[in-house]
This record gives sequence, C-alpha cells and structure tokens, in this order.
Amino acid sequence: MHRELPNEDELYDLAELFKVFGDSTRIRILFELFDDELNVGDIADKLNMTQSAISHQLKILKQSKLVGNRREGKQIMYFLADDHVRTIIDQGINHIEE
Amino acid sequence: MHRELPNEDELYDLAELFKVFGDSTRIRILFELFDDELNVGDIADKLNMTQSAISHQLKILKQSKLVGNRREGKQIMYFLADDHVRTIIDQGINHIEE
DNA sequence: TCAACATATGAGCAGATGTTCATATGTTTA
DNA sequence: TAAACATATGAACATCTGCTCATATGTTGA
Repeated sequence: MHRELPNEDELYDLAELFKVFGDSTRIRILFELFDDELNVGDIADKLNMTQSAISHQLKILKQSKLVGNRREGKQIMYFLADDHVRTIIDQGINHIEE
Repeated sequence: MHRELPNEDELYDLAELFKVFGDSTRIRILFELFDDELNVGDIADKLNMTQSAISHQLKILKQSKLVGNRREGKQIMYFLADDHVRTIIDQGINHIEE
C-alpha cells in the first residue's frame, strides 16, 4: 500500500493515537468492550480498579474516539467506536506473537 | 475476527508495543524507514535532531523488534523489521482521517 | 424535593519518559 | 597504531502521565 508522507501535524496526531493504546489499563478496557457494551461501574469491577481511575481513562478513550457512550438511566454505557480499534489491536497481537 | 482474551502478560506486552508507537520522534523515524534503510546520522539529519537522541530511540525500536539493523563499514543501517509496522500505522492513519 | 446511586472532574503526588551532555565503544584509513 | 569517523550509552533533569482522594454533577425513585 502506498501513501503520502504525513505532515508534522498528522504525525503528531498519529503518535497521540498510539499513546492512547499504550497503557495497559486502557487496553484492558478496550478488551472488555470487545464483546459487549458496559457501564463504568462494571468495567471498574472487572478490572478491579476504582471508579475514578476508570472514568479518567474512559475520558481519554472517548476523546480519541476509540469508544462512544450513551446514557441509560443512571448509568452510562460505553462501547467500542469502530472496527479500527479491533484491527489495530489485532495487528499488535500479531506482531507480539511472532 | 474472533480471538482469545489475552492474559495479563500479553496485555502488558501489547500496551508496551503501542507505547513505542506513541512518540512522534519514533513515528517519524519509522516513516523515514518506510522507503529505504538509513544510517543513524542520516535519520538525525532528516529529523533535525541530535545523533544521541536518535540512537536512544532506535534502541527502543530495536528492542520492540520494529526495526532491524546491520553494520556497513563505520555506519549502521536501520530498516523496518516487518510489515506489521506498516499495517499498524496504516490503521492508525485510517482512524485519524475519519 | 430529597436521598441514594452513578459518573465526572480537579488537584496533588509518585513514577515514567525523552532529551541533552559527556564519554565510551567500535570501525576504517593513513 | 593513531586519528577520524560513526554510533551507543549512562547520568541528570524537566516534563508528562496515571492513580488517589475529595467533591461536584447528573439521574431516579420515594
């Protein structure tokens, strides 16, 4: 696949995106969302971390458009934003497994 | 694509891998290596950074097996290790461009 | 409307990270 | 072998990052 050399801003944004994947808490959150959407408390329970810590990380994931959310009563459900997340993670796993 | 839920160690390694992509200096180095292999000094010149800074980053890229190197006389040539690098970066660009 | 529940947010701190500077290591050529 | 060249490396420092703690915001049901 051929592509243009990105300019400085694009390279910076690209690094920012990968930085989001570069934290095991956030990676674990994304994995939990692979199958189902989940609310904040459930994610915190599954990862055995505080609600606050998870909420901070979800904010970062949301800003990067890797997850979306919707309110459902008192809870807020989070879900994967699109299939790029899966593809990027899959490629990462491929690399590691070699 | 279906896959197993990775264990804790694999998730940690995965985050470590993406962390390597999550720095604009390293991303820029990888982009410079997309077309051709380059020696350390050339990369430093192209990125307008010190030889030392580049050398430190190349070490990290090498440890993550994203680049390889070979000696050629006094110089050491660096090159992309495999196509996962391209695929991962391509997916990242896809995500950003939406 | 008020209490209980669910989530978000800001400040602060400890640990991680990228660059610089000085210098060490390794290679070639005179 | 000595000088010149190319790269690697370690220490130090400033910045960034993720978590905790306290508290604010928002929603529901009595």
